[in-house]
Amino acid sequence: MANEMNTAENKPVSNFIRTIIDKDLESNKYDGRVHTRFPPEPNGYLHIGHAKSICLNFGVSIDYNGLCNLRFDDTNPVKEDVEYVDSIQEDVKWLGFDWDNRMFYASDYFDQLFEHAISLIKKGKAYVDDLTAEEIRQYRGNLKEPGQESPFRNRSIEENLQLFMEMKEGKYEDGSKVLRAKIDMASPNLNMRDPVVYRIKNANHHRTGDKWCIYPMYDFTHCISDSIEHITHSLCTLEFEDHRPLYDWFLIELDLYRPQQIEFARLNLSYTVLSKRKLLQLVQEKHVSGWDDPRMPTISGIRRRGYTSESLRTFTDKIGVAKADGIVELALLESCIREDLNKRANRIMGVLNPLKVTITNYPEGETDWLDAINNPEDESAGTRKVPFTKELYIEKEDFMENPPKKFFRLAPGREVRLRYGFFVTCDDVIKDDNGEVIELKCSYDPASRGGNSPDGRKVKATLHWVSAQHAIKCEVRQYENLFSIENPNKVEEGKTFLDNLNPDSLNVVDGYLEPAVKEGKVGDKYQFERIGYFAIDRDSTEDNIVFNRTVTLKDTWKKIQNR
RNA sequence: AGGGAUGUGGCCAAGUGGUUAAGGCACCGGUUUUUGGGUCCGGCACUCGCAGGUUCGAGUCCUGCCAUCCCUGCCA
Repeated sequence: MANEMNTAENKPVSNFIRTIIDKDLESNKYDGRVHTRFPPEPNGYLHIGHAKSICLNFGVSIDYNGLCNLRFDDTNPVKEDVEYVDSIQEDVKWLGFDWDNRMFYASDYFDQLFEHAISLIKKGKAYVDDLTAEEIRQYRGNLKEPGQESPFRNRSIEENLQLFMEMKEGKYEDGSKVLRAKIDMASPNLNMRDPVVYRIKNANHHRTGDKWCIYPMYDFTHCISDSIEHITHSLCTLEFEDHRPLYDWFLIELDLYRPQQIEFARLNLSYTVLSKRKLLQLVQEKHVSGWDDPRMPTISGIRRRGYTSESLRTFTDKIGVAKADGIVELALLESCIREDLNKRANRIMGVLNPLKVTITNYPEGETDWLDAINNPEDESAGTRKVPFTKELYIEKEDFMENPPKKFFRLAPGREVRLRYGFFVTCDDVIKDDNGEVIELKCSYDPASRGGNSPDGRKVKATLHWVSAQHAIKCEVRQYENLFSIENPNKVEEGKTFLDNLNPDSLNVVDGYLEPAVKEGKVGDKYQFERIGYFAIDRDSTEDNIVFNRTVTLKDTWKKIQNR
């Protein structure tokens, strides 16, 4: 659990929500309680935007010694599924949070909600409307003009009661009637123009089955659910600001305990789509392999990609919480995962694009097992043995026949270090008929075993390498941004967000890894030296280890070259 | 007769009228290094959307303007 985070040097960043809570605590508004909730609708998998909300709600409750509930907002049975409620629980737990025994469903409150609707009718504050959906839309008016009252608005309380009971009993077809709150058809806030409270849906609910054929709307359900659970601070995103008057209206009219709704800006990430509707479309139309495709911004996708929950929590801490909407750069997320993995991922050498190197003066058939440090950032990670033989692979891009000025790696006649191995000098370049370099003949300095020359001479580069004979061939999946433009939500006329999909978002190559990877298990994270961080994927089999690339290392030499 | 919000460096973001406007990411120098990674050190907003005003003093208060986002589901 993440509660030891509240130390002096790792104190939560102040934000407007904490300021509000501090004031409420000072005025004893809620008897010193802080009680939040994370209320997803189980209509899709959670994504990194939800992680912000989860960390906020659970984080605030931990910091103030309060409570945070998990509540499924399951009022629309046609969109919801148990698959989603299961995945949501798994993801929240993985992120490191615990709701104890406080997992609720809005559907737990369907009976109470129904009774509250009856109360509203009895107070003359709600009525059954026979208008069609289309008519209701027309009567609502628009942004500039007030709405008109429905001809059914002034039915008697008795008639409304009778009709609403009949709605519940299933006497009417979907869409033929709704229950509406009687507020103000001329309100400048469209949400207050007699919002629908209950609609008829003859649909099977994933928890209540066929018990109900009428289902309450979000606005009616959410405030009452918060009230029932004695929530103090109901944190939600900015688009609900206009709903707050309605949130308050229901609770005031029903004379119920009233939490306060506080809105914050939702997360936007560059190159990333964070809309459940669009993510669902990506899954349904098979643009990705599923909700947990490592390219997806879902928590399960990010997890499979190799991100740690710690890095996600760090990220949500760093982006802060405010009311101004903006787009956070992906580079910030990447820096969080690099920072974490740099400390915990064991290093390993792997060649993704091999170039054969023959050490001409090395004895045939001999293997020298060299010591390699598992993690220079963590001495306790220990060492391992790496086999060195006459035939090796190095990265193709680590050799250039005609090196530019700032290129320090292997070139004809040049000496470099093979990490944890020997100094080698390139003596000869072998090419195929097309003039492409296919092999290097090098000589090694036996005295430089381990990577240092006793005469003290220096080399300007250290390369990663692997013994051709011992290399384990693995499937390496490299991911680029799923979307090619910085803000894939901004769509040009006549196009959809799918037009921004990056066709090169997945690139699968054979990697040649040190034998040590054979000991790896699914989920294990490694740094391939000088390349990036990779995690073993669950698609791995007995004889094929599959790696997902989590993130690349910072690659500054490319920038140097571009100058 | 529209309403609700928001504007602080390239990106987030502290700042709640009073010393030279935190911090992170990015970027740029340099240091160290058996990863062109990492580390460490240094640099990076005479100015807070713009224009006025109040005040001894304004990013913080007032007025006006501009820009952006959200709202016309029987979705949440």
